[in-house]
Amino acid sequence: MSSRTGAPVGFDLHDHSICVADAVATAEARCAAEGLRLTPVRRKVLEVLLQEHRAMGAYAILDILRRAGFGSQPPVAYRALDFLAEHGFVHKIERLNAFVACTHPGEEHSPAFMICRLCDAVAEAHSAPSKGALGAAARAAGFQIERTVVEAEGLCPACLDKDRP
Amino acid sequence: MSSRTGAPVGFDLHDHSICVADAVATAEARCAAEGLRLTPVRRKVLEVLLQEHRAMGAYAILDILRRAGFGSQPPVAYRALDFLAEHGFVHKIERLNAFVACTHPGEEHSPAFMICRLCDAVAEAHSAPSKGALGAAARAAGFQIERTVVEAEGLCPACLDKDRP
DNA sequence: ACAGCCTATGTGATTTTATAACATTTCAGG
DNA sequence: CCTGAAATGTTATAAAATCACATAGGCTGT
Repeated sequence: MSSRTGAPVGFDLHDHSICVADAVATAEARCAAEGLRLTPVRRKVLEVLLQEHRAMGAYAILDILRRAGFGSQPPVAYRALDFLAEHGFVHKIERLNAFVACTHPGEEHSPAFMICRLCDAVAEAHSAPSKGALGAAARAAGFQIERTVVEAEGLCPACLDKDRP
Repeated sequence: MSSRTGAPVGFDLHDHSICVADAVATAEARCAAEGLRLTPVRRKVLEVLLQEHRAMGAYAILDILRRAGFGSQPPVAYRALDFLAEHGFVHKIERLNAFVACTHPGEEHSPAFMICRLCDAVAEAHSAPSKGALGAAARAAGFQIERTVVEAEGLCPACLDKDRP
């Protein structure tokens, strides 16, 4: 019930069971196509992040893995997260030392995030690293951009309302 | 020997002793003007970051503080860094969990960084959060941006040369 | 001057986040 | 089946950040 393609998702309600299933299916398809292995742990981590639909720390994820019968030591979670992040299924939010499921799976993209400082909700948008001020500065300096971290912290619509009633 | 105003600084050589002295003087002036206290620890941390002119972790800074006769426990460094960051004298590089001295002291600005993945050099540029894709997405979503983290990872000019000789 | 208060510092302990190192298992390809 | 690479499990440790509480330093009003 939310995402028209291209619009930011994340600050509005929608039917999780559908988007989870969709996203897992998409991930499975891409892994099959590219010869990647979406193993049980990896799949579980992806499902958890899709289900929760918010940024989660590695240790919160690890708790869930433990209860689900997987290994209970940090590397279990970090390795799954590394795999998923490397292939674009999840993103790390540097500001929070936490992870979110990608809401634009499959597409090549440089993600940008909006993070609510009150409720920790996270919405993903797209950034265009090479355009704009940063791209210009990089070209001027002779710096070759490989990856960008773009995160905006502030208030989501819901918390804005609460803040000034 | 480097910064023409507005141009990115950081990937070229220049006379540190001058920029350190300048920047400390600027910080002192601003603190005096705004009733802030640039105490010995805070001043030392700022000097260290200006001197090194690269991103440093809190514990590396703490080592230096300890040797200089200041307290040796983490909060000493973190508190000084919090103060300096809050007032814009230094910035945190979220990607590295590290800190750099601001190269545009005094000016209101949303910093953007270019981080070399080989030599860890960091250059500061300016970003324009409200313009561009992110600003548009935020307006569309009703998200109010308060602060932005913009960090590009890649290769600095020097390491680009080394990479393909 | 000095009492009172606020800010800053010092210190010990702990929490949170992340990685190293190594043994064991799984699985695709020959 | 065998084999080697990739993935997992586990122990241990490193790195980053915060909590809690005691002490010291500096303003302010009297």
